Parts: sequence; C-alpha cells; structure tokens
Amino acid sequence: MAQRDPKSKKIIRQQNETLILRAAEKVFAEAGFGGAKMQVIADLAGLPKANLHYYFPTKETLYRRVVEEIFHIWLDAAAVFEASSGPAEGIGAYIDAKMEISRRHPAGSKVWAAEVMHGAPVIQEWLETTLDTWTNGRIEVIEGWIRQGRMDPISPRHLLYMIWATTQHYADFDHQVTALNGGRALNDAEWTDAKAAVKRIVLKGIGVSSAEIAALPDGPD
Amino acid sequence: MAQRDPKSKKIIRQQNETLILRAAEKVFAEAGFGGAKMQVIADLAGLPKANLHYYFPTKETLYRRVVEEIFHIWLDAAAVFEASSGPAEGIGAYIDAKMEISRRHPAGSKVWAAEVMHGAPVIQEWLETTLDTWTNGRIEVIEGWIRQGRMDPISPRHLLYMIWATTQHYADFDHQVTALNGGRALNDAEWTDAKAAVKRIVLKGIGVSSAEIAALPDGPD
DNA sequence: TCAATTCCTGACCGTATGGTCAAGAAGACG
DNA sequence: CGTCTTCTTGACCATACGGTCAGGAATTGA
Repeated sequence: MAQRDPKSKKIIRQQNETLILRAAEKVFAEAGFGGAKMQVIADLAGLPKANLHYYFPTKETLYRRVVEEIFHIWLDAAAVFEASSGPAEGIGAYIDAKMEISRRHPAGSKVWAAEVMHGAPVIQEWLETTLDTWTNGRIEVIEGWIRQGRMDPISPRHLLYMIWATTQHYADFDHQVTALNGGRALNDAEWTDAKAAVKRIVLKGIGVSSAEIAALPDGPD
Repeated sequence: MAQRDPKSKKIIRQQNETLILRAAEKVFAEAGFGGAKMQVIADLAGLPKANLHYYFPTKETLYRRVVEEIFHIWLDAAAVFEASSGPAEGIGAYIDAKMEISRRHPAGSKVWAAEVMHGAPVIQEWLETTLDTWTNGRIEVIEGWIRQGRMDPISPRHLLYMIWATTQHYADFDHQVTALNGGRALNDAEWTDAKAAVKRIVLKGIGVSSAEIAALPDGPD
C-alpha cells in the first residue's frame, strides 16, 4: 500500500505522518469524526494501528491536524483576492481558486464542512478571529468597488456566502453531482463549464460589465 | 421535557415517535450518524433508551426515518417550481422556498448534507431516480425559457447547483453564518436581506430583466 | 371486571473501538 | 562495534455503546 522502500534516515517520521494524514483525511471525510475508525485509517495508510498512536496520540489529535492542513489550503485561495484590481478579476480569480480546491481536495473540503456543520468544535475560535477579520476586510474591498461604481450595490456578505457555498458544493456534494452526471465524475471539460457558469452568473449578477467578463482569462478553456 | 400529560389512547405511539424523531434529527445533525448516541437522543426526547428501541428497533431505522422526513420537505419546495410562468417567478419562488426551509429546518438540512457527503448510503437510489428525473425535468423547463429568450443561455444544471448550494448554506453553515454575524443568529430583517440578495444576484446573473425582478412579490419585506 | 393488547423500563450483555504497553527491530552516531 | 534514540507491532485493556429482555404498568374493549 505504501512505498516505504527507501527506508532512510529520519525522513521516516515525515513520510509516515503524511501517509497517515492522507488516509485520515479520506476516512474522516467519508465517515465523519464519530464514524471514522482508527483501524480503517491504519489499514488505508498501510500501517498497524499501534503505529498511528505512536505518531498521533489520540483520534482527536489526528483530526485536528487534518483540519489544520485544510485551513492552510483555504488561506492560499483567500490570498488571490488580495492583489486584485477590481471585481471581475478579483472575484473571478477567487472563484477559480475555490473551484480548483474543490476539485483537488474534495475530502478536505468535506471534513471542513462537517466540522462547521457540527458546530465547529475545533475551529470555533478561528471562525471568530481569522475568518471574521478576513471576511470584514473583503467586505470593505467590495464596498469600495461599489462606491466606485464598478459593481452593483449588493450585500458583499451574501455575495461571499454564495461564492463559498457554490464552489464548495462541487466538493462536498460531489457524490450527488456525480450521480446527476450519469454516474461519472466531472471531466476536464465539465469542470471548465462549471467554472465558467459560476463566474458568469455571479459576475453578471453583481453588475460587472459584459466586456470585463469577456476579458477574463481562463474563460472558455 | 415532554408534555405527555394527556395520556390518552393510541395517540401515544404517534406522539412518542414524533418526540423521538425530533430529538434524533437534532442529534444526528449535530454529531453525524456515527457520532450520534442513542442515549443522547433518548435524553433529549425525555424517554428511557429502551423505549427508543421499542419504537425504532435500530439506530439505522431511526436514521432512515429522519432522512425520509427531510426528503418530503424537499419535495414540497420543489413543487413551487412547477406552476411557474417564467424564470423570474419560478426561480424566485424556488429560492424563497429553499431559504425558508433552511430557516425552519436547519437540522434536517444538515442531516441531508451529511448523508450526501458521506456517499449517500441511504438515499443513493433516490438520487439516481427521483432527483435525477426532477433535475432533468427542470433543466428542460429552463432550456425552454432560454429558447424563448427570457433568460441568458446559461447551463441550467449549474444554475440549479448554485441555488441548492447557496440556499442550503444558510442552514448547513448556520454556525459559521452566526459567528460572522457577531455571534447572533440572523433576525427577520437579515433573513429578508439574505433572500433578496440571493434572488437579485441569481436572477440578474441569468439575464432576467430588471423590470421583472422588481415586479417580484416578497421582495423587500 | 377481566382478559388482551400495547407501552414502559431497569438491568443486563456482547462487541467494537480507542488507547496502552513492553519487547524488540532498525537506524544514527561516535 | 556499541550504545542511544527512534520506530514498529502484536497482544492486551477498559469502556462505551447498540441492542435485548423479562416483568410490570396502562389502556382498551367487551
């Protein structure tokens, strides 16, 4: 299951932790925290269960680490919003980035969603600090764009919710999306269509000009 | 905890089943299937655990019933799409209905979301039949509207996903929404704002005319 | 009033699961 | 080499949790 052939020095630790985290992410995503079994994670990682507990003392420790990793991915996506010159570029790039995350890290997204749905026992503090600050910062940016007449005076907060919800839908509900796609996961072209559709509806919906939308990169390919 | 004072005839069964289902919905929503404990559900319902098993033989039986109930609520919302004369009215009403569900049944929505996220073990068949049929029917309706030039030629499928995702976000992520709202749940006015913002972005985003949007009922109140 | 039926519940059981441990294997390092 | 540290693992707990059961309390219906 695992390619541990190059048993070398103390890379072992990092290697095994990665192996375990990868497996844990998948199992937590599929079964939830309560439904996840350490034995299953161990099997998936190709290690004896006792070995998991050597690296991660408890199930909760392991879970926290998984959530932390996802958090960092989220932060990366959030960054593209920063260096943006206007709504078309900024929001368009943010949608692209979040769609890409949904595609590349569906398991992580699910763990995150489940965490929030269950009342955010682990990330509560983070919601109230980092996320709140980030959100309010972005709201101010959007309000600036509105004042400049570059988009309609819609509620920035609800706009952000819509973007989060829609982009994450493709990860969190990938099973449903697949079922409604004839049982096949979205292929490259379908992902491109999805991105384009989401960007088009959102950008037009907030009053970005058609010209600006058409000028966006990464559109129809 | 429970008002079982009017101990009468065989209403007992219905009364207790409702009590249990209500408690179960909440606990499943908060803890997930795996994390939910029969004892906790029993306590919340105000009944001894053995009594739960009298009405619902197994945890899975109980879970299935909870999911079924939510399914019926979903069907009701889906119905408003039917008797619609056009995109503004039909999609607007559908968004309103789904937002209302998120507000009234957040726990049910979460159970549903978790079920799908975990691979839909219980509702798999339903996804492939009822939902698939309903979705394709709606897609045809929307394509008709597009042919009639009543809205832009956007992908109906991704439009539906966006509506589902966004409206459910307010239920599934209510904890996050609350945290970002200063720790307070949305009040009446804020719910109205949310509905209006979502409808506005979506309807404008798909090319419904401003006049038609403005003519919608239930707008700013 | 007297079965018959339905409901109630404390006590109990078997198993699954998170977690421990002790003994040893495998590198690291001088 | 020899020792020190890190890693590995089968066997083993303790407990929590889903589910059972037997006996009794209500309700029903005649």
